[in-house]
Amino acid sequence: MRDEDLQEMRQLPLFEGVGAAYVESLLRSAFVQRFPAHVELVHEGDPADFLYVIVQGQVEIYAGYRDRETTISVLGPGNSFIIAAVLLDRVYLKSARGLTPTRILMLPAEAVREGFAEDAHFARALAVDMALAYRGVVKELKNQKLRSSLERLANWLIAEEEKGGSTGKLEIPYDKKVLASRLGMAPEVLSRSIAALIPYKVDIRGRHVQLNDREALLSLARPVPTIDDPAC
Amino acid sequence: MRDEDLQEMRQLPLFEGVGAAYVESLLRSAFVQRFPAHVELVHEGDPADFLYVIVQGQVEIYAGYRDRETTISVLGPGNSFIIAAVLLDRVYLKSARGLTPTRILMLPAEAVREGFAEDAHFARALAVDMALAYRGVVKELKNQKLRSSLERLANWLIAEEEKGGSTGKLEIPYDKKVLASRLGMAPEVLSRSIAALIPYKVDIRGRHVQLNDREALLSLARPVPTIDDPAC
DNA sequence: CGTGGGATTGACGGGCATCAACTTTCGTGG
DNA sequence: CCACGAAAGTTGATGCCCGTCAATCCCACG
Repeated sequence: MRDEDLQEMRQLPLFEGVGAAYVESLLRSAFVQRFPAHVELVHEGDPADFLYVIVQGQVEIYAGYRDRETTISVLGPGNSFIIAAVLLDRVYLKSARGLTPTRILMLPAEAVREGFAEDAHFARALAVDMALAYRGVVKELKNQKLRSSLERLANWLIAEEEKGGSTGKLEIPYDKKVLASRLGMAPEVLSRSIAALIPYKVDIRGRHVQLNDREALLSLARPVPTIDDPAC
Repeated sequence: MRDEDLQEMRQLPLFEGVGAAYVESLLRSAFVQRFPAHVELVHEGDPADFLYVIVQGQVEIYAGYRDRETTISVLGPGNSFIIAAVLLDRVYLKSARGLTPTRILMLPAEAVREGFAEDAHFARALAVDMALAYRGVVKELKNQKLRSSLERLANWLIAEEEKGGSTGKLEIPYDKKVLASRLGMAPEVLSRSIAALIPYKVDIRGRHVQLNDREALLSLARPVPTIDDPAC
């Protein structure tokens, strides 16, 4: 790894609170790789050879079954994926592909498992990361089982708008097709759901969205902390 | 805690590979509690004061939203729950109630967090447990998003039959109502789905089930390791 | 033996997927 | 920079999966 990369990598949230010397020794066995968009980075069922950390770009985590496919989540810089498979030395449960060109830090699974045993701070960082990911999936499962498509969309809009600073405006950060899959519906249903939000003063043009009546949308969405609060 | 209990607790899978002395010091701050059936053990949204480990009985993990409720999972002896909330010192995302009378080991959250920092073996045990739970939820999310009700039922039957030793027979271990919720459908739909499996030679009487044509059921269910294999 | 909750069955409606046609957007190369 | 083709997105028609409400049945329990 180049020295310049090395400086950048140690800023990653995964290494927060971990001794600089130890981070460096970890990174010695790692490398940074660039991938073009739409390339499959990992495939479900494959043995977990690496822990991946996104440096640049967007990565779609998805899974397939028969001829179906669904998006589990979309991750960005700083996020890591497939910690659990690496830690347990099992196969990946999900696949991943870049939605944009990406730059990815790849840590050999062996080194990560050793790191967990050798450095308590790194172990903690890994565990915290995994715990957060775990809670994320639990929330998503609740979201799926307890809400209708329209409710999921409404809540997603509110959450996304808050992530962007509660300005009343937001940008859909990827194709509607991907958003539909993430929300667990067919693309056609997303289109219709969007149309169904017009009475709530939701104005969608392409990827640009304006929420003109937050109260109305909130009364439809009814967000709760235990599903929607990312800090919860 | 009574000395007799103490002997029993250290056998728990959560303490596997952890030094006996350390387990004992952990258990000193813990206690074992009996609860009658149907009592709510933890409620979503409450701060995570304890890590719970089931010693005896069945516990339903569930979550509510508006007037709806869904079962996330049903756990038995040896399983622990809500590790992630304890580790992160956040609120519980799910509620739990006993389906039967239960005996539960309660470890103060503070002690667990300290334990994670102090004892590498315990940290590993916690992380492994959490990783397994994480992968469980991921599988369940895939199950929900990629399969129809009937497919979920068929796969559940096969998995349950294999858990019981592939004898072609199995017992539904709790109310059909709970099973329906776990599988993500209304109780009425479960009834109908069961009826729909008659052509596949599935014979259900009360809680007793016989699978008389495994091949036929398999061709309907189409299980895959990355969703259905518990050892995966 | 009566009572109440679980389970089943029927009727009905709505949510959502699918297929198809059409429009729009976007990336690519001329 | 524009033109073109392909992919994404929208809209309509249709049907099924599944949830809801209600009535009935069944069993476990007191």
